[in-house]
Amino acid sequence: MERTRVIDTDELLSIRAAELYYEENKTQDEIGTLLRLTRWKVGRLLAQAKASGFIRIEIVHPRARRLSVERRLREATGLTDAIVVSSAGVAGDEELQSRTAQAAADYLTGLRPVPRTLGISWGRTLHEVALHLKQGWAHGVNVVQINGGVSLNRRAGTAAATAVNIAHKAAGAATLLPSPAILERFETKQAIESDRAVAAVLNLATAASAYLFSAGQADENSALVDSGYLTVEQVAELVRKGAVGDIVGRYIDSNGNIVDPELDGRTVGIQLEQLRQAKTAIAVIAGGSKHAIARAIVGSGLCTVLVTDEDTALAILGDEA
Amino acid sequence: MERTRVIDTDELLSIRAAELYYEENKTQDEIGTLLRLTRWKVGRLLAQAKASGFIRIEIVHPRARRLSVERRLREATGLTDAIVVSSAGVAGDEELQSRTAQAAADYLTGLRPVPRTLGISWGRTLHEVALHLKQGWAHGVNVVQINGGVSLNRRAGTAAATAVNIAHKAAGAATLLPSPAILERFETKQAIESDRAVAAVLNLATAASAYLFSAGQADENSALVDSGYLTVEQVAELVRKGAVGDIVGRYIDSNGNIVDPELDGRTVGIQLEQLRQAKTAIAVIAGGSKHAIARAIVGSGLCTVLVTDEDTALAILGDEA
DNA sequence: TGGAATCTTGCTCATCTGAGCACTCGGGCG
DNA sequence: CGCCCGAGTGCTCAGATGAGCAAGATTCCA
Repeated sequence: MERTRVIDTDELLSIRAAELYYEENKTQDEIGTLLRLTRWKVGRLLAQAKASGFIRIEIVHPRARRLSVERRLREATGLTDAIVVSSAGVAGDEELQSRTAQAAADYLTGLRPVPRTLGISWGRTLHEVALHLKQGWAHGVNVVQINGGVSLNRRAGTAAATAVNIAHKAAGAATLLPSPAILERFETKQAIESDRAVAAVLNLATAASAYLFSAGQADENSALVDSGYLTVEQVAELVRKGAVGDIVGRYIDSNGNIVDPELDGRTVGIQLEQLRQAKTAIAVIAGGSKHAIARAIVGSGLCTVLVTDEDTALAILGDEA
Repeated sequence: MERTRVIDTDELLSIRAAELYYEENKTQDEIGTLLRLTRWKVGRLLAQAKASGFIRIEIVHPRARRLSVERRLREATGLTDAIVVSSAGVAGDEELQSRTAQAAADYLTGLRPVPRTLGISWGRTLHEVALHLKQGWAHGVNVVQINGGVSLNRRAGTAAATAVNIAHKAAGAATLLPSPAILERFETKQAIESDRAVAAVLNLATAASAYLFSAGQADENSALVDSGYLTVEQVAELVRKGAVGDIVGRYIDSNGNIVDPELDGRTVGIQLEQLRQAKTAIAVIAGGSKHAIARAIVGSGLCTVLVTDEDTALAILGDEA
């Protein structure tokens, strides 16, 4: 850090002017009189202060978005859309996730054309999105699960509840995928996928007009560990192989490639290619621990729309302070 | 914290409008078109957003001041003047103290009428103020020390150097107080004060046209402990008696009263009454550990001007977050 | 030193914005 | 049932502001 940078006279003046303008809300004219300057000079000083980044304007509100970051994200990544919620004045990740989920609900509500069928994953984040959706957010949107999710040891049904909740609030029907997320043997997975009930759902999922999903980080707090599908050791092993997180139950590395094909072969749900080719694939990702997976998803074209928080967005753009 | 507060439609709209206005700098007209509102409605929404405190404008610069806080401080305390430097984007106390010292130097430079004789204390803060003063900051200001300060075990002379430095840069003379800050016996203190050389300096100090001083917190990091005048235990005892810090070597409680008259009787320097009656008494106080002493000084009228940092100022005003 | 190139300054003018005012709409009350 | 009151809306108008321009100041070489 450059402690002994010379501060030129105009810079100081521009700060004095800014104080009077923004804190005391005097007019440029009045400031001119006070500082013995013409009002044009004052205007220029103010412009200079802004340009130098000395004036920071923040919108402090849970629903505030960062439009400039959204624009940069769209331009840098080619995303169709990017929604970035402000992290100004946020305490912890929990608040961040709540804000992001709210924004996702807003986005979904405003999405045009309204999807006839919406494919969704499950998890903490999606659950919260469902909560934030308003009754009647759409009319006749059917919801289909895109990856297996009957929880093994948690109170069952959160995954199902999310889908039902979203569908119910849109006066539509929910189609559940009656299968575990990961099976122990490849053969079992093949068998269950060829079962008529399951196959029908997967077909529906493949044909969905839009997808909404979140992602999990690759560490001991992963939802898949929590649900009992994987052990902490298994996740650690995946990380050793380069995993940064999972998306619809499939672990990927920072390039968006499947980390462990054998494990992936035992995972029930749509293929990542489905998401890559989808017209509308909305990823909802928030929190400091998900920067890496968010980056991987956006970087490898796994979503067309990203809903996230400011910090994650900046991490993706690569300009963290 | 109220998590489930209802956010009315206008509030949300005002946030959207603010995003477009402040982040995308669109005109109110354009925003009106985008949001399907008249431009007057947009203006009102923006005004509402400001009034609700959703728009936060900060001036991020080491020399930035907080004029609104200064005004509140003046009004609440009856200070003649208050200088409050912004703590926006500051790492630690060190930076805060540097900024404050700089501001004090600026204030001193602009002080009118220019004091003929300036009485100063000594310490880290005053030393830094001296450094920040520019050569020729005034013409012919004489400096006199107002409290004893020959350091016992530090490299001697910082106290003297401060005085000489300030005087030199103002083309004036420095008068040093050749005495320890605190003596071991009352009789010795009386003797030294009646010595012609010392008495003359004290007379000069009493007649100074302005005073500039800092204050120390009452804990093991106090400058008086550092200099060897007091032990950690003695300070702890003073704290037990209510001391919040020292000013010109004298420990006071939160009401501005001398905590230990016996100790005070052995302390060489002008009396606090001198400061209370002075036309111009500038206190320079910065840092989180000095909130209490700053409050005591301002509250008991020991200064007419306070130069401090934003956090300390807010602590004095009693509206810390 | 001269003169060209650049920066700075003061200004005009068009635009943006806030204050104030008249009007409308909706609900409560006689 | 009609009237009144207050909130909210659209408008006028004047003050505030930014863009652009020409004249003056400054710098930098030759």
